[in-house]
Amino acid sequence: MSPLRAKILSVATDLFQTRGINSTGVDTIVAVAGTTKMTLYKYFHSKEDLILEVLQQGHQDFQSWLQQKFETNTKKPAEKLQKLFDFIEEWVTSPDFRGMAFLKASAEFPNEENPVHRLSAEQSRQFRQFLASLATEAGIQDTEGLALQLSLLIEGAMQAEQMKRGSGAVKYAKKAAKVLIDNALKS
Amino acid sequence: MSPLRAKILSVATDLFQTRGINSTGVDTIVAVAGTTKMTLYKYFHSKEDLILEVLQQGHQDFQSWLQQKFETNTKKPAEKLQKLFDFIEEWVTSPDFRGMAFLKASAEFPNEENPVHRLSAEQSRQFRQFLASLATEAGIQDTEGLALQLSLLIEGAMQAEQMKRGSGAVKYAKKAAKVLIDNALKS
DNA sequence: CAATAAATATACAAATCTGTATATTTTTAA
DNA sequence: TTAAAAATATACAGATTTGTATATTTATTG
Repeated sequence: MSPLRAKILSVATDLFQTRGINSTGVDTIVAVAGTTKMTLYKYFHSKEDLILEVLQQGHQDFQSWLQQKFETNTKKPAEKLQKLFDFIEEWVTSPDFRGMAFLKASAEFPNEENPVHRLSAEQSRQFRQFLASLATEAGIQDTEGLALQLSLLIEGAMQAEQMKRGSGAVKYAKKAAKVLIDNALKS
Repeated sequence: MSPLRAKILSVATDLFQTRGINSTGVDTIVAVAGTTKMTLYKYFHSKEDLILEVLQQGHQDFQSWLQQKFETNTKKPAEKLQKLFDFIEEWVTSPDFRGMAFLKASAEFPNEENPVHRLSAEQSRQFRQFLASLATEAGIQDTEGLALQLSLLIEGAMQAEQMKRGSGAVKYAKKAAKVLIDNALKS
């Protein structure tokens, strides 16, 4: 990928997170990226396209980061679900965390027909599916159910932490997860 | 309150929920409300003021609705925490639910210094405090902890339901809450 | 009816928004 | 060095944004 294109993507990612998507104009993006609108519109057909790519990139980064964490840290299926919350805590409490992108995007584009909203919902679904696969590995019966419950805890904690940095929400989400996982294993 | 002012508030509430706050101009609001900008700016000093009032009104309506539900349905402290999730489900699955206002507002105004963000965070805190008071009534030890955990479930479920109507997230949140409450009562 | 208040119609300022047209400069590659 | 590609500078169109100024019309009240 062209370094200029990558720069635009990274600047847009940052500005969207800190100022909001609708509140960030393309003029601001190119100014911060040190380029011009002509270049931006050469690499992205529209602002909506840029938003969609920012979302996709962000989700992929998150997924890859998680994947790598699991590969280098945890091998036992039973531990994975617990470990996940440690990773999430590390992600959420990192200094430049400013909320989960797809959660915020769906709020800025509430219409379910909107492409940005659709992609956000799809990413949320994918994450839940990933949770379900972990639950399956751990030998859980109602994988879909537990996956949804854990996703509520995680997304809720991300929301809480975005609203107030240092809220410590993930700490409690972790405890709740332990109770729910243990309970699901017993049934 | 002037009926015209009330009309503007109600129209703004609806448009903010369905189209987003930043995507809704005052021109659209007055057009739908059947009035003019002059009137709007007579009752509200600025768009930000209108946003803040919409949030305040919405939160008050939600709180009052909950309060009344508890008064007419539930007297026993031990039952209240469980019942709460029935009420939340009723609220969330009502046909015109379009997400929790303060959650979406904080996403559209990510800056923690922003007045809209501050109010949203305050409302979230108040709701958590209400949960804590219910937990105290029920004889829970770690009231703050359980309140935070339940708030994650509820706000997570609201987020999920806003993202995809009919997701059934509250159903699972309710089950998870039961497990967490039982566990908290045992300790 | 007359005086006061409320609401409207209309127009506009000034800024901002997305997206494009045109021409020039810089970089890359043959 | 020369031709092709990439990036920039600049300007602008057209729409939309919040907020205000001015004048007119409608409602209310004494």
